[in-house]
Amino acid sequence: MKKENNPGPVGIKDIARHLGISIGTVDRALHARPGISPQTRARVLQTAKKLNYQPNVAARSLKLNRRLRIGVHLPHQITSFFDPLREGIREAARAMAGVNLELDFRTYPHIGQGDLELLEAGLGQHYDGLIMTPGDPAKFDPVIRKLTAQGTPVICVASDAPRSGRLASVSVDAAISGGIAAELFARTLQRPALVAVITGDLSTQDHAEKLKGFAATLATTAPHLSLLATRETHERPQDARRETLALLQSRNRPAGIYVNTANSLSVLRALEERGALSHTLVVTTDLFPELIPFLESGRILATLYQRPFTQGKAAFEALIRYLLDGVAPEPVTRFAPHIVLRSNLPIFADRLIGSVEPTEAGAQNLRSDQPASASTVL
Amino acid sequence: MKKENNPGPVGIKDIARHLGISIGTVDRALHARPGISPQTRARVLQTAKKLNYQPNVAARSLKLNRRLRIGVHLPHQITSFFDPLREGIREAARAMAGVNLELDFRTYPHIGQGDLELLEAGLGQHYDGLIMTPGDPAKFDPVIRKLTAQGTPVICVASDAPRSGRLASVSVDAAISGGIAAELFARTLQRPALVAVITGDLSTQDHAEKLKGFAATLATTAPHLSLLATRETHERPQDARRETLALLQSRNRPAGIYVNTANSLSVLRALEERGALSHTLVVTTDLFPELIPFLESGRILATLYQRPFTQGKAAFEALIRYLLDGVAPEPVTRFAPHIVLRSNLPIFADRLIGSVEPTEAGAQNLRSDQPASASTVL
DNA sequence: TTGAAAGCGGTACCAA
DNA sequence: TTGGTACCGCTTTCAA
Repeated sequence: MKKENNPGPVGIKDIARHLGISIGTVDRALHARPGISPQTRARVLQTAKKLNYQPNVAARSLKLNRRLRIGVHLPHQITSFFDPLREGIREAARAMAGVNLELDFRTYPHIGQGDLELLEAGLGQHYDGLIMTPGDPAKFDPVIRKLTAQGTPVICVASDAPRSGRLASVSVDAAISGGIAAELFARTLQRPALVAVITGDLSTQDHAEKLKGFAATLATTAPHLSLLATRETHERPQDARRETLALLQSRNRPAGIYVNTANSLSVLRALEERGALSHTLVVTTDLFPELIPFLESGRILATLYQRPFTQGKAAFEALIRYLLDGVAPEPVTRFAPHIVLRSNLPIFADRLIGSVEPTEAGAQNLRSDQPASASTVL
Repeated sequence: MKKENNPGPVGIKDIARHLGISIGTVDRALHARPGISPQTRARVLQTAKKLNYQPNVAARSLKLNRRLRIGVHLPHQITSFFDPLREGIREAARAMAGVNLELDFRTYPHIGQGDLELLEAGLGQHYDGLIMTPGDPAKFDPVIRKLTAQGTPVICVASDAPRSGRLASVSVDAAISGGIAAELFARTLQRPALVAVITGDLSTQDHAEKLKGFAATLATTAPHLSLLATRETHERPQDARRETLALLQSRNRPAGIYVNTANSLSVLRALEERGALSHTLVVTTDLFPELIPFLESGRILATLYQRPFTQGKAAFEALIRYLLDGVAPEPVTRFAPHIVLRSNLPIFADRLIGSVEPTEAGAQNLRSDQPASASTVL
């Protein structure tokens, strides 16, 4: 039986009256502003505490009411991931009551293609904050550092540039994603077997981390499973197909395949074509409509969903909290990927279909009547 | 390259200027107050929509000096679940800018023990909104209905009372939780075997739903597994122990046990005591420190984490949005439980330790410096 | 170093 | 039926 927050409405003018001074002076004292004698300051702080002064948030926010310009730089490519990410940002913005926001969404074609240019062009924009996905950190570090130096906090989402001075990063824990895939294989393939990883590009940190996590967990907890040489697809469908077929034609056919990027469709089609899907255990990454039938029919054991919506929402909330309250966010937020199986697929699939409705009702704090779906995931 | 946003916040005086009338009239129109001609009213509403008018919550709350009193009725018991749930509520409250809040946390010993009494005693409290966990709907429906009728919206969290007239409910998708447990058994126990469910109280909707989901998935996708009679513990450790031992002593010993409430510790200890843990596959519910070693060592296959923090945050946000903006929330929000395995345990365990810091800095919208942990789950 | 006063965007009351 | 205006508590600017 705990009671929180007492009703005593003590304001700055109560303090002022109490001390026979003006509210201006009280304000200066409470906010450590210059132009006040130390002893006055001390007296004010003391009586503020004694009277249990509680600032009126409504009044403050009304008076300040600054407009925050937030830039959002994300690629057009891989819409199944970045569209919900953008939607998460919009949703979080919509939920901000009483904050004056301007969201500036900018899109470039592809990660590593147009992103740096856009960022550099935007240096003069003077955003109050920026949310973006950095590609190669080596290239992005200097410009992010410059932005930060000129007072624009940057939040990295989906990937990170740890040495760039960015305010924070939000993403999925890549090593753990790989570890989960390995554990699922270990539990399901109960006799000695071979497993393989099909990845995008090992120079991409996220892809390499996933492989590392996979290999590490396999080594420590599944001695009966051996890892074949990893195949790189460079995120190109034809390469994915070629590598998959090569995998099947080799003498050592894997009993399990982990596709650690969103680019799994070509792999699945190649497997199906060779009739290998029924006796190959597959774990994929991310979730998009084409994947649903594979999961429903059990041809895919699981997919590791990277929760783009949640990532976008979290990135935005962290940024706003920093800008509004001055609270520095966790430098690194790593979400746990959702393990999507056949049994819990419906909850994610619903969201997939019913989502991405622009809801461009205009701007920020809109009461937007949501579509009438009955479940939420996050 | 998309630009999203508002040309600046539109206020009542913008509408007034636009129509050449006074702000008083605009106010009357927007709030359906008496003393305004229907046509003026219509014109105002129309241009309000056209200009995308958005009420400024801070200004309103300042003028009205309205303080929203939110009651939160939750059990003391199962702190591993309800403490983070409370924390999620506090976190969401903290993030509200410009809203004058009072959170009234009330605690009763146990679900089904003191909860109804507390609620009935609180009928006179006149909360602006109430967040609570209903036990047996049959008992709670009337009083929730009464609260709703007297103008106090109620949000059910963690479990639901669907026929009570509550504004909304937020919980984990119970049927899917059960389904996941069944699928994990089906994938891991590859030969014919018996499985059992240990539950709390089948009159609690959440518990019953989980059992149903488990049985349904088992029946449709795991014909080789048979379900034994379900055991109820009424969330009492000694009952849990007794039922577990009974399960082991019977002729039909289960190869898999699904504990569908947070009350798994007594079950695990009983299993361990009888040396049954090594050859019994266990899936539990929720996550708390004592469970960690079981997961780390692989003695538990998985636990289904119900994300209490996220539930609390969502419940509070839905309630506030309703109270401030009049937006009715989704009647039912069902979160996907996290499947916590050995490989992804660290990400959840971190959060578990670093959390639950009261941060009772006083009252409502305080800037509280968070502890410096490096990962987040939600 | 301090005080006085003008708003921030609504609401509510009084006058017209 | 309308218009005008004094607040709500705080921040900020300008004067003293």
